[in-house]
Amino acid sequence: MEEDKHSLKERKVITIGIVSELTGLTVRQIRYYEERKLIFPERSNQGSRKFSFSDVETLMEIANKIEEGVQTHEIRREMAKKKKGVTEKEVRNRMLKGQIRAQFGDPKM
Amino acid sequence: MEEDKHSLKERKVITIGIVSELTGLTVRQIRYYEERKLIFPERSNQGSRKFSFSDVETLMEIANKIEEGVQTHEIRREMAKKKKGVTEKEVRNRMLKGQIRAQFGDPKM
DNA sequence: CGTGTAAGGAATTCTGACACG
DNA sequence: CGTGTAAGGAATTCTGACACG
Repeated sequence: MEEDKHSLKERKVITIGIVSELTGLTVRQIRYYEERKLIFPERSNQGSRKFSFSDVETLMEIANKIEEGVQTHEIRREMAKKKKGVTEKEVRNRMLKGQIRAQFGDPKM
Repeated sequence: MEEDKHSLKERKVITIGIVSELTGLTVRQIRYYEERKLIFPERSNQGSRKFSFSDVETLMEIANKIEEGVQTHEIRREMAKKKKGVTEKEVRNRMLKGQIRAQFGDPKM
């Protein structure tokens, strides 16, 4: 569940131009949101940004927040909270698996 | 199930350079396999090819076949058969859903 | 048949900066 | 603060073709 680095959704394979088409944002805006630490594209050999479908989703949420007048540092905080929530959920999940394993053997999850 | 045009796997968003990295094939090879009708990338506004994750998978299968010495027109035929098989499977699936619906109401699949 | 390569052009992407505000 | 833009350079992508075989 935590090793999603290789799921289709998380793989960084989309160039900024296509992300721009997909989100309706300008490349300038996308680069700026990276500068503000809202998204974290990988870099290609020659330094080109590569985004995932997940990044595209995040960008659309960002676009909504921006339209609502929320500032980037606020969005940054909100996202940090949300991410933390997921992490805690994963921790609980892991603990639960451990208990189940202890009781019934490997649950193969 | 048949409206997969918009699933992550089918969306054409990857440029040829990244497909090259992902598959280990040269851009020349990828373009050639398109010429031989083995893959069907979409085109960006200015004519750049855009591939899906599904295309990447197909290309890896093609790479294997080529290594085995299978010629492109043979691969083309094999793929036509496989595609037809999937279609028939989908037809059966649709018919089955119809029957279930008639018996028990909408199965919400 | 399948793939490499040089050719020439068009479009992309990158960074740092100035502008407005 | 968020975004547009012109600047200059580097890397990408495209097509049609010649080469080898």
